[in-house]
Amino acid sequence: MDNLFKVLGDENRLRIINLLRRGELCVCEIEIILDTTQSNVSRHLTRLRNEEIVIFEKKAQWTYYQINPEFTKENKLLYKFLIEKMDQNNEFIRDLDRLSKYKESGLNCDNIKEMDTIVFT
Amino acid sequence: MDNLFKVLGDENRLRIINLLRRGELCVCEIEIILDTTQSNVSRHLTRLRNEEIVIFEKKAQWTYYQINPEFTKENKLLYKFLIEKMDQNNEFIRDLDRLSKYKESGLNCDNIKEMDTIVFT
DNA sequence: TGATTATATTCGATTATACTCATATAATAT
DNA sequence: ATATTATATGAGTATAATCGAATATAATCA
Repeated sequence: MDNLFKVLGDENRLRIINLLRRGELCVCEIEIILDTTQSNVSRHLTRLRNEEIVIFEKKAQWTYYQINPEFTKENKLLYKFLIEKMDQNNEFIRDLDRLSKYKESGLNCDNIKEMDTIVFT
Repeated sequence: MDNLFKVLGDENRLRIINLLRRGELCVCEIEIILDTTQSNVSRHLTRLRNEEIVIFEKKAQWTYYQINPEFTKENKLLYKFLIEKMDQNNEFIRDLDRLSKYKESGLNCDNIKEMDTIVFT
């Protein structure tokens, strides 16, 4: 159990979990929305994967991650707690807002790297 | 929120929380029941205190710790999750058993250091 | 008062974690 | 086939966490 909390005890990983609440995302999307490096995102996803908090699926050259349904099932109370607290926290709310802006922009993994940063303002 | 999980992400601290579910305990009692050093227990209690997961009360030369009622109130779902998982985990069950044995022994903070270890077998 | 005891804290060593940069791998596209 | 792209991983570094031993502090007791 301490391992589970260790994995949750990191801001970047919580931000990733928060984004994945809205559905699956690929690495490059998370990278842009959280404004961090590819290797950083990938590393955190690996830890979340090892703890079976997320699962992934490869589609073409992209890897899409989502919250592991088994995880939310096995840890209902914890997951509800996470949701509740994230919904009260401005940083997480802001990230979801950035996610919405990205979704509304019509961009996707194919052209996301050419995106104007103005999309988030 | 990541700070909260960081504090929970340690086996010794979870074991302490588990014991305190049964009511307040002083440092010397936790030390004996968890079979670790005084400085180790004290350090972990300080971290739990800083995160307001536990509160303490000084009585004579002893410091009694208990779970902060505010914590369980503000984090109901998380606390329920903790209880649920601890009740399913043999290590935590064993610690509670050691706690029971100590309570039944009639020992207390005054004479605990002279206790025969046989009390736990 | 002086000795003892409980607890917190400091110190130093060890280990773990997170991050960046660079590279390896695997899939796609030309 | 070659170039390009997405992702994962290795190496190196900086920061943080853990632990035991020793010390500081404060209360009790003789």
